[in-house]
Amino acid sequence: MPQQKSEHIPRATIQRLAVYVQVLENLQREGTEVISSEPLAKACNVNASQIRKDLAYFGEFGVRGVGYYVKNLIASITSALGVDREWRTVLVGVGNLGKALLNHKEFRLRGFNIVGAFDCDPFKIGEEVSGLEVVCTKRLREMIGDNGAEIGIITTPPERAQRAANHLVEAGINGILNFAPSRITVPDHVNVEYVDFFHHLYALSFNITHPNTK
Amino acid sequence: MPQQKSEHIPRATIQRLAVYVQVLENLQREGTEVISSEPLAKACNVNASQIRKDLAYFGEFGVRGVGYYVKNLIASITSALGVDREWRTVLVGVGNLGKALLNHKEFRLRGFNIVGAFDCDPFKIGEEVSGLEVVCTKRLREMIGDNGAEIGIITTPPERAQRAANHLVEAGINGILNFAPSRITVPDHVNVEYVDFFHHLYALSFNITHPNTK
DNA sequence: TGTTGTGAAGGGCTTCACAGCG
DNA sequence: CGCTGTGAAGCCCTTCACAACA
Repeated sequence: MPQQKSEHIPRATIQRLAVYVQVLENLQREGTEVISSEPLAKACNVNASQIRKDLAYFGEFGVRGVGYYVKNLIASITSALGVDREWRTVLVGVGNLGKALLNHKEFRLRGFNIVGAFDCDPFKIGEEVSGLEVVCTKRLREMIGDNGAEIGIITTPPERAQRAANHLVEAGINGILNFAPSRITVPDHVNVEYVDFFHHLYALSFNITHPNTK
Repeated sequence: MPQQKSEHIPRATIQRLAVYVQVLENLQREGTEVISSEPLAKACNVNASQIRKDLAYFGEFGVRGVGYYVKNLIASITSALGVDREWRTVLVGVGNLGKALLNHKEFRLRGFNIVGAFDCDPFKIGEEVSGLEVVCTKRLREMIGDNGAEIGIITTPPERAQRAANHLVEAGINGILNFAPSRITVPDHVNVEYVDFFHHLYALSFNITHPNTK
C-alpha cells in the first residue's frame, strides 16, 4: 500500500478524493473496469490534470497508456483517506435528525459505526433508539473510555452544540461532524466538519439570482 | 438596498456569507447588537480582512470606528444572497430521506417552501406526505408550469439521480440540491449543489489519520 | 480613536504542456 | 501510440498594511 508522498495536502484535494470514490463506485456498479483520467474528470466535473495531481500526492496508481483500474483505484483512495477500516462514532442530540441518523444503515455499511447515543434531556435518557440506549451527555467521558470512539456527531439545537463539543473533546474525541447550525470552537488537534444544507440552498439562491457572476 | 459592486464573486465568499449569517443569527439570539470584524472573524474561524473583503463585494455595511449592526448586516447579507424572499422548491424521490425533508419545518421557516413531491414508484404515487400528494415524476413539467418552482431537490437512489435531474431541467428548474450519492450532468445554466455528509466523514477520517498534514 | 474599506503583496491551488513510460 | 505523472506557469484568493473616515 503506497505511502503519502507529500506533507501538505490541499483540503480541496481531500474533498475531491471523496467525489472520485463516489463516482468510481457508481462506475463499478455499472460494470466499468478501467477508466482514464479524461472521462473520469468529465464525470466528476473537474480537470483531468487535477485528478492526476490529486492522486500523485499519494502514489502512482495508474498504468501509462491504459488508465486506472477502477477497483484498484477505489482501494487506493479509500486507503489514502483512511476509510478502509472501521471508525467508531458517538452521536450527541437524539432529536428528529439524531434519530434519523441512528436509524441510517449507510453509516455501518460505510464503516462509521455509531456505538453511543447521548442527550441531556432526562425524558430521553434511557430511551432505546436503533438498539442503543440513550445516555446522559455527562457520561460521555466514561462511556468513550469503554467503547473507544474517535468521532463525535453533533445533532443538538444550535445553542447546545458548543457544550456537546466540549464534552466530546473532554472525552478524547478528535473529530466532530457538526449538524447543528452553529459554529463551535475546539482545540487545534480536534477536526471539525460542518453539514448544513441550507448553506447549499443559499448558494443556489445566490447563483440563480446572479446568473452573470458564475 | 446596495447593489453588487463586482462581476465575479468567489464561490468561497458565498459559502462564507452563509456562515456569517448563521453566526450573526446566533449572536442576535444572544442579544449582541453590534460587532466588529475581529470578533466576528474569530467566531467564524476566518481572517478579519476576509470578512471585510467578502462584504465589500456587495457594498459598505459597516460603520468605521464602530463595527457592524448585527440586524442590519443580516439583512444586507441575506439580501445579497437573494434569500430575503420565498423560493418554491420541488422534491424528487420520496424515500426515507425525502420524507424526512418534507416533514422538516425549517424549510418553510427559511423561505424554501417545498410545493411538490415526486416519485416514479407506482406504490408511492398518490400517497400523502406532509400535506403533499406524491405525483409521478413524469408529470414534473406540467406541475412546475403550475406551481412555478425554481429549485429541485433530489433524494432518489444514486442510479435514478440523473434521470430526476433531466426531468427537473426539462421542467425549467435552474437550481438543484442533490442529496443522492452520485454526480449529475446538467446544462450550464443550471446550478447544482451536492450534499453528502459521508464526504465530511471521509475528510475527518483523513485528518485524524494524518494529523501532521493539516 | 477605533474600525472599516481597499490597493498591493503574497501564497497556494489549478491548469498547462510535455517528458516518461507501459 | 496513449495515457500517466510532474515541473513550471498562471491565476485566483487570501492576507497584509494602511489610508479613510465616523
